[in-house]
Amino acid sequence: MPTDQELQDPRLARTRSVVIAAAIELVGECGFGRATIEAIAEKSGVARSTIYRHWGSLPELLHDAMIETVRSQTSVDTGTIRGDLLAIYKELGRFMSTPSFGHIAVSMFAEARRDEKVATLMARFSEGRRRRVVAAIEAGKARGELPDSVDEMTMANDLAAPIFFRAIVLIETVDDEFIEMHVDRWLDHYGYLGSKIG
Amino acid sequence: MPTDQELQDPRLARTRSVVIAAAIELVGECGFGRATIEAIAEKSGVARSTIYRHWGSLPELLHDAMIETVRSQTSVDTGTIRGDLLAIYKELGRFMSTPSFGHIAVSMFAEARRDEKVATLMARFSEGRRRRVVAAIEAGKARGELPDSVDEMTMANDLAAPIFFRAIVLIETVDDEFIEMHVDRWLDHYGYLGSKIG
DNA sequence: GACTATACAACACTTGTGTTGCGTTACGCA
DNA sequence: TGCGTAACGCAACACAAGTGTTGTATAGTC
Repeated sequence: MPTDQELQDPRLARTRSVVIAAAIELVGECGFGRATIEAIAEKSGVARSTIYRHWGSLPELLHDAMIETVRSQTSVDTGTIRGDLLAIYKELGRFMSTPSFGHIAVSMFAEARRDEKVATLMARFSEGRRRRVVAAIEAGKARGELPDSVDEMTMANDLAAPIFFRAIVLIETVDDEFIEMHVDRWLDHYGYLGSKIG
Repeated sequence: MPTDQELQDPRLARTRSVVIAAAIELVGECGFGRATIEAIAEKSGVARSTIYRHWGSLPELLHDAMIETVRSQTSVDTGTIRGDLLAIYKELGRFMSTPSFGHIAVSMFAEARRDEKVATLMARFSEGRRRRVVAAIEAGKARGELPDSVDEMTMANDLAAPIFFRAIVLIETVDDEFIEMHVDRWLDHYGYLGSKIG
């Protein structure tokens, strides 16, 4: 069974992981159009022929690199809506502010406008994040921390927009301090009934 | 004087304009990395040698194309803050939703992360827009349409973020209807004292 | 009618592509 | 521990596409 062997042999996993990491970095540094198999081979230290054995073509490799970049984060449950939102958006802020991930993410938003597959990928990425936020808001409402009248989708967009705006348009780092001020401001706006301590 | 002749000969202006338009379209279609002088020549119908006579190198040409893309819009004065904000953001929405401009604009935000010159260009672009918004808000405050306590910069960011978020992250068109709902919502939030009719 | 911007074709050069063959190394299994 | 197997590194290859330059003929402008 070749499949079992592939999964067992650590060389395959190592090559795969190292090459994808190099691709993510390189796309961040140079953009999608300037990322070449040649450069990825040099940066990763993996031979060009080996990369071809694994992927066959550059688009396939980049596709895997993008999936790795936006693969959905784990869900959180801190017990309070404030804790959940802080955890979710601090993670997003760090993600967008880490060069290797932030750069490729913004490049992917650009690429999504001209490539349907990338667009689908980013839609799933956004949907995955939104689901977590909506779940956190619903849990908050169930605990009586927010009024029942709050619309989850609207609030999720209100919370997400300024973070992406800061990261993409203003090109400024999104640190934890910013996230705390930001989340508290919107909790206030939506009639937060809980405590801000803890 | 060669400069005068350059400005007078319509062939120079025509070539320059046609090539830059082609470059803007091409970057939108393919991204910065895949835009080549070869392709720009073919798309514009201008010979490759002629393009080299005008610009010398691809980065110089792309730089001019980017300047053309983000060149500052004219100021507005409709007499009411609501009218001014609607005019400003409807223009931004149309800009971001027009493929040739929206695509290159998002690509430029990605490019700005790896090119200091592009970053400067986008900073000026954002600064130019923000100045107009701040001026509109100040005029509104002077007319008594908004409380004096309103912070111009904060409100400008609040207004801009969801528009870019919708255009870049959600990849949805930003039409006039969205802008009207959006502007009115934030005018309400900031204690708008004027009428929404007109 | 003189001037000059442009179109076109040819050029050597560079960079990346995708494939191939072969020697070396590391893994898994008995 | 040793052996067969498979992944890897390396070098070479023909090929494609873009670069930047040059010379010449054409066409548009003043």
